[in-house]
Amino acid sequence: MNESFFQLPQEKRMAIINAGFRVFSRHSYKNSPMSEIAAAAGISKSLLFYYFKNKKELYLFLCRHSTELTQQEITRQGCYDREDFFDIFLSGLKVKVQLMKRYPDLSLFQLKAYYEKDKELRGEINKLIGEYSGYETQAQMLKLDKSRFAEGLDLKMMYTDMYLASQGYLWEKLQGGKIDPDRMEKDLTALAEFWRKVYSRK
Amino acid sequence: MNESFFQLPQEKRMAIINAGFRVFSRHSYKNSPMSEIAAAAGISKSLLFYYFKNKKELYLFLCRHSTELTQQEITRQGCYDREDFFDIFLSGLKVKVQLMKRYPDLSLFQLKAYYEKDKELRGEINKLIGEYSGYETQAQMLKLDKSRFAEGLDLKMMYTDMYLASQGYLWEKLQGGKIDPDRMEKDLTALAEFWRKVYSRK
DNA sequence: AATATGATTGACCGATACGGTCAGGAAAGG
DNA sequence: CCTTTCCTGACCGTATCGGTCAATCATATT
Repeated sequence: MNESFFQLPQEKRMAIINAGFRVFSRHSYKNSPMSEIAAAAGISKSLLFYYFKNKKELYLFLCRHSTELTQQEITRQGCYDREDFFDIFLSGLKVKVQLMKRYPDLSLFQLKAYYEKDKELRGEINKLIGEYSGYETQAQMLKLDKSRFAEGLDLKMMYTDMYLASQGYLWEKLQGGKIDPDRMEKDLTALAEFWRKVYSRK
Repeated sequence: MNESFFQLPQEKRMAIINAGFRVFSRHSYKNSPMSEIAAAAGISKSLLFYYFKNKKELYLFLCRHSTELTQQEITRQGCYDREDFFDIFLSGLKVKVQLMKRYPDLSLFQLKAYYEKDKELRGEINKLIGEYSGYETQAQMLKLDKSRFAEGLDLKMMYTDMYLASQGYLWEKLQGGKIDPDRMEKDLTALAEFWRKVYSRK
């Protein structure tokens, strides 16, 4: 990892990073050619190897960087100071949208990284972005104030529903290749408000 | 397409078909090697080329076959004689589950085919399994009896929610590589019953 | 102007993967 | 036996890709 990479003008550095997110989020690790990343960044393949000594280093740098960026944005937005469940969801959404404006393919990159199966990478990815625990366990751990939600509502199922629908939305956009932060904010906000209305105690 | 393929003992023919579904559902068309399909089917690559004159022919056969199978199962289950919306959803689920028991990767194969981007294939896929119209339009076309659902419920959003969550579930299982029809039936039935409870008029 | 230093490239290499072919060996049937 | 069908391993040409390298370009220094 050549230090000069960090001395690059922001524009060029971002171009390389985004090119990496882009290509890796659309194919598996193995099927993401360095040449394509270089082309997407507007530089030569050789120069890419000048900054990163090999493909693995680039990939792992992007893993690390993506979590740093996410963490940064989360604290910047003060996500977890909220107490209303749907507000938390919405602020989480805000984070993704803000991030997506600067790094259109970041969340898709992370999504793919969670599921990357390459033997040589799997272990290191876990260290960098954390193992994905599955929505079932997340739903288990949820501690919510029952009195704020509709009577008799199964909160675990509610969470499952919300999680799966958001995930389904993301996958759909990923496959379609259409990434539009504003559209995404609009769609998912509408969903969240729908849920708030349906699930809240009257 | 060698006619002798259809004279094969069912077991062997199914092995080949399922191998095709399996491999094509896990990679893109381009990245699905014929050798891997052959290996998964327990035959030699040469024999696979004996039955199908090239990769494209095999792929398109699988497209055709998967829709035929689905269509068959749908009429067999008499899906659309039901009138209750959630019953329709559940019978659709039954179709998928039944099919999945014989062809574990069929629905994943179709899901991938909808999004396959290969220039040479795109047109023919549409002809065989139909173009995917997007859930938004599906939600538009929905004609439901408002009086059966909770008062003031946004039916379009309800459908969007249900569609995205089911889709999210499928993607999640696809990526995790864990395909278990019974598990799927259990999970999605639970979701459907949850929705029925929340969305129905009290 | 000469030189040194780092940035950047195109051409190239070795390895590998893959679609497809082919000559010929088993099997099955007569 | 012989013929036809089934089936395989070895092989080929091509394309791709990670990575290298010598050469060039830009810039700053002497």
